Amino acid sequence: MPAHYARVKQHLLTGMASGRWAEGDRLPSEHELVAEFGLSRMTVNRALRELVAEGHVRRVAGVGSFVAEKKPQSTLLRIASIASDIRARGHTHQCDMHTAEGTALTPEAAQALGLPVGARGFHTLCLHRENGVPVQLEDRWVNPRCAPQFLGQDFARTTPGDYLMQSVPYDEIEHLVDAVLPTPAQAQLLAMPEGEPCLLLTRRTFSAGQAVTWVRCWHPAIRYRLGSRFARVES
Amino acid sequence: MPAHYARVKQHLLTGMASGRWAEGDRLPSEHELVAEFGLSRMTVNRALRELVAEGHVRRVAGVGSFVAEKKPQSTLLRIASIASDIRARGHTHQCDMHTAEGTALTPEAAQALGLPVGARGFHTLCLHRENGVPVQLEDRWVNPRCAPQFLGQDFARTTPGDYLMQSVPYDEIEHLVDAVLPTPAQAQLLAMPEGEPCLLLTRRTFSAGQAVTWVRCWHPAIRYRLGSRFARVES
DNA sequence: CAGTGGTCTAGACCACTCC
DNA sequence: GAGTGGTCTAGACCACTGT
Repeated sequence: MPAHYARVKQHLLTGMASGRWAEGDRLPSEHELVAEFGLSRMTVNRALRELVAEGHVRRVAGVGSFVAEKKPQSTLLRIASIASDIRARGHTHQCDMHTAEGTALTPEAAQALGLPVGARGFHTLCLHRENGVPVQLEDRWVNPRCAPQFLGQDFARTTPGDYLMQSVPYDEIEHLVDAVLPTPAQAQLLAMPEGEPCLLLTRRTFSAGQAVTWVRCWHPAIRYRLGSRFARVES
Repeated sequence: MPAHYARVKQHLLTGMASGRWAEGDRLPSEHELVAEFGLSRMTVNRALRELVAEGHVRRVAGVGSFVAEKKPQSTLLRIASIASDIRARGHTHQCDMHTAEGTALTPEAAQALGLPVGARGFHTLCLHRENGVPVQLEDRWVNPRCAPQFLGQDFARTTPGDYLMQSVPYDEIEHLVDAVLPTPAQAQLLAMPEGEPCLLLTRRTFSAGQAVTWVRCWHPAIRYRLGSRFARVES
């Protein structure tokens, strides 16, 4: 038998998930919930307060309680699927593939993947767009031992990152963040004004101690920022 | 005047930060806190419940409340003490204070700290050097209600960030990462070549739901990058 | 003004653990 | 049995918003 405050939370969460209350909609007031559930106001208040702490509800004293708007922020903690992040914002995602080939690794890529110099690997270069606007230029190298079927995918339907995330679960992840000036070719692909910097996110993922993929993502700084917010200690 | 439950939280957080209660130690029982603060049990219970939700406290019914064991954190998101980071690399850290004053908040700072426009606050501007080379220009605003003694510190011995970390334990932390071009004045302080971008890290920390400090740190991208590596947590 | 949320009180009953 | 936390009640006062 769940606690009463938990039943109220569940009732509201279910309603928000089902679309009965959409983003920004007004939720029942504490008074109404007290009447509906036959509980004391303290109990109903606790349910609402926890939903606020969990980010599902926004309350304004004197006005009411509302379904929280989803925040348009990418998190650094999660390995982000840019495609689903963009869709989660209600925008359209589009990916132009410029390169998808098996080739000799560059020395830099060999070093990053922990493979011998001169070894072969997979290389993709693609441009991600949000509502048609370029937001990320992705240059990826893949360890063929970890994902031999990589090049056989239909990248019109699955992005390289999404395929790897599904097919090669990773143990460990490494991020580097730099601010750089794009090369003229990169700036042109990203449709950036001259002289504007890029946020360069470099990521390696590892599975069973082996590097799976090394990917560098250039983002126009004027259209992109990284962010995170969280409690000090996660359980 | 902070709410009573927030005062109890602050009291316990400060005690945990100061080492009065170490990891795994037993905290006062609800009954003892009720007697100490002269509050009702519900109010004390709320303080403890929120500390549990934030991961600071672990409770066992029938036994007691204990200081939670800390989980390791990814470095990018850890609140870094630049002074200790630099010393950990075996280098010398030096901090030039350029400004340390009480003044009216800029509208931007007021917004970031959640204070009314026109309110006053503390402002510091300082340049951090690693082995004499500028690596971070720190522009900080502080909520005076959270750290009234801030300006009384000897910033020749403690950096503003280190003082706040010790005196005002934070609940929550928010990071933003941007790539920007520095203003000419910033570029000169940071001794940067013309046209080079900066990595701009913006951080807010919160205590009991109130913003404590809003700090923007400009790093010369050629001499600084952010990084993190960690094992995947359970999804 | 009536309605809202933010907070607080002084009790209460229960399940649990330790002795 | 004494102490702990988990939950709940039926009131209360306040500051705030809208009309």
